[in-house]
Amino acid sequence: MDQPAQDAMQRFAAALRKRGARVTRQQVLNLVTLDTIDRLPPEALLARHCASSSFIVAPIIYRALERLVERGLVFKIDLGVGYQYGRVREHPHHHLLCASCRAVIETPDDLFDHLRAELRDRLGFSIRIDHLALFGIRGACQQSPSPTLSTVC
Amino acid sequence: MDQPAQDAMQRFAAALRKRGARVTRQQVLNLVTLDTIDRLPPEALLARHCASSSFIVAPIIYRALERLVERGLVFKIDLGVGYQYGRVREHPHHHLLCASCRAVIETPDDLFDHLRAELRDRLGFSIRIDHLALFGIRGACQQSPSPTLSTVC
DNA sequence: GTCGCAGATGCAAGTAGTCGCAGCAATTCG
DNA sequence: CGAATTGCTGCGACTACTTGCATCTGCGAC
Repeated sequence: MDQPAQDAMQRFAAALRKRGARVTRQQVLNLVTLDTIDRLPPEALLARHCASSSFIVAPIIYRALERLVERGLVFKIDLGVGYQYGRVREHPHHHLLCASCRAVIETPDDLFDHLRAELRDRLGFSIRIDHLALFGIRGACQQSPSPTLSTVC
Repeated sequence: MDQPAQDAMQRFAAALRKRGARVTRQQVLNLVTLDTIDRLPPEALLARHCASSSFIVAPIIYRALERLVERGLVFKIDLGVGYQYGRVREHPHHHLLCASCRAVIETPDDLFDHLRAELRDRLGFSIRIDHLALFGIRGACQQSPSPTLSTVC
């Protein structure tokens, strides 16, 4: 294994310990995989792990990911076509999901500053910073309106 | 069946036709059930339908609900512990999900006016108006911070 | 170093949800 | 009003995911 990968594993091990989690092969492997790729459905993670290591089975992946989500190291977003997992990063970015073309657009965190402040002031509610997923229609798809955008009865 | 229920069924039938959907027992039944209750996981819908009618089976419920979501008559939200479905109403309300106590707080739509405008102006993206689900921590749970809110590594 | 305690793993079995396809029935059109 | 169309239903088979439990292993205490 090369040096950057070693460094990453060191960082992940430290992050896991900091949260009271054990540093195990699977947990680190999940983090390493999610570090190189932005978002991944659990079955893709499973396929990748199976290809590289024989000791990984499905229940471990699912449980390890849930644990990482609980510890705030990984986020889980609903893209409308099943979940995807991703690693929580220093500068959080959020996801806009186009209901028409299924594109995933990443947005900076500061877009939500106003909403965050208003929710805190009006309702005392703090949005968690690691990820948000919002459904809608992006500009390029506006021309051909989807039935999901029509008014209610 | 009493008069208000009959009226509701008429309205739902009209709404389905308006969107080019067939008016079938299952579709109307789903809408009627979701009209009386605010949000429901699919298995609860299935249980209710099975209790009242013998002709409902699981795949129908799931497919009918997905169709209703596509047509914008029903919304589907991820509450972190599985999906729930609800009927889209005239005045949309959104959901704040407390990651600490799992409470679901409903908020008026106007809270999102600023975000909606900013996303449209900066990215040309229109948030769909029928529902939003945001994770976070509500005021009452702030005292005992959850590990999910800790900073990233 | 080694002992004990959780927390994590690995396997087996079970359940929930999805997919494919044939048949039915709500609309539409003549 | 009857025939054609096509969207929806109903069933079986299948896959994805979860749960339970015994075992193992990382980690702190001694």
